[in-house]
Amino acid sequence: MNVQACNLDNCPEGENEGLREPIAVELFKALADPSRAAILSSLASAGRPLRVTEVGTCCPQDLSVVSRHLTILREAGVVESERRGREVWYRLETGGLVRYLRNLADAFESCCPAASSEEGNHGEK
Amino acid sequence: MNVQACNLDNCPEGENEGLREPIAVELFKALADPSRAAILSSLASAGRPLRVTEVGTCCPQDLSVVSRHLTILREAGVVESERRGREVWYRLETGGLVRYLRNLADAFESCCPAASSEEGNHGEK
DNA sequence: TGCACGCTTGCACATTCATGCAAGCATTGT
DNA sequence: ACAATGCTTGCATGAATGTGCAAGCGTGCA
Repeated sequence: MNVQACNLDNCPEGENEGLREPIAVELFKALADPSRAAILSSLASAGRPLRVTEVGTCCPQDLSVVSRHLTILREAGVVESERRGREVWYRLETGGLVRYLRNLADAFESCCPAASSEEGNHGEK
Repeated sequence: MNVQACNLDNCPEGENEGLREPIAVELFKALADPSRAAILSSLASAGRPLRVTEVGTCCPQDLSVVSRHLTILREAGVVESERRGREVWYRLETGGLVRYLRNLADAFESCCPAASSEEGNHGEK
């Protein structure tokens, strides 16, 4: 397992030839879905843990679908869950994500400084 | 089109309720494949533009598959291509990517400061 | 003990997507 | 003009994935 499938907490370093930081394919898979993006936005806008039912108001899908998406996000290390009584509370856990995104940005920047300085008009709105 | 499908260069801001920076689903889709991750690593380790045939040595797939992956990466704004004679050279274009990753990291960090400081042991190897 | 509530899981289905092979297109060289 | 090289595109196929419905499981309450 190198680039093929790694997440925030099991991504080995040094297996990629050119990038200091391996590309966390499984993490990006978790982020690469509009429903899950909406769920993350919902959790972010709430600013507090939400029950599954509350998260479900963010998207038109069935609650079972939302539950599955939350499981995927939890396994990717982006949210955490805690059971309280018969409710399950989900909250963002972005510490590892933030660190990883910054490390990856640094890695891309330092691996090809010429390319990133040659053209500077990308990503602008 | 808000969170549903956006890339580095067409991702509107302000449509997400809680995150300053929208989640670029299409960009993450492009990064969420092991073959494309290997291609990016290959380009990064080369430190220079590569022809499609050269990129193809990074992965066992057919060259047509590699060509398609490069197209996806180009449409995601991560690489750029230039035709010279009968060869097509691909090179990393990470300026927008680096900016976006840092903006997203900042957005996640500032949207839920309590969550990201509460637990600090994620993402460590 | 029985019931309601909240969430998860099993199953089926439709769509998306990665892949390989073959054919096509663009360019260069003879 | 013709052939060779380099890359892309059309087509078919198998795998992965998102989704909904129904059933199941855990918990609290009467």
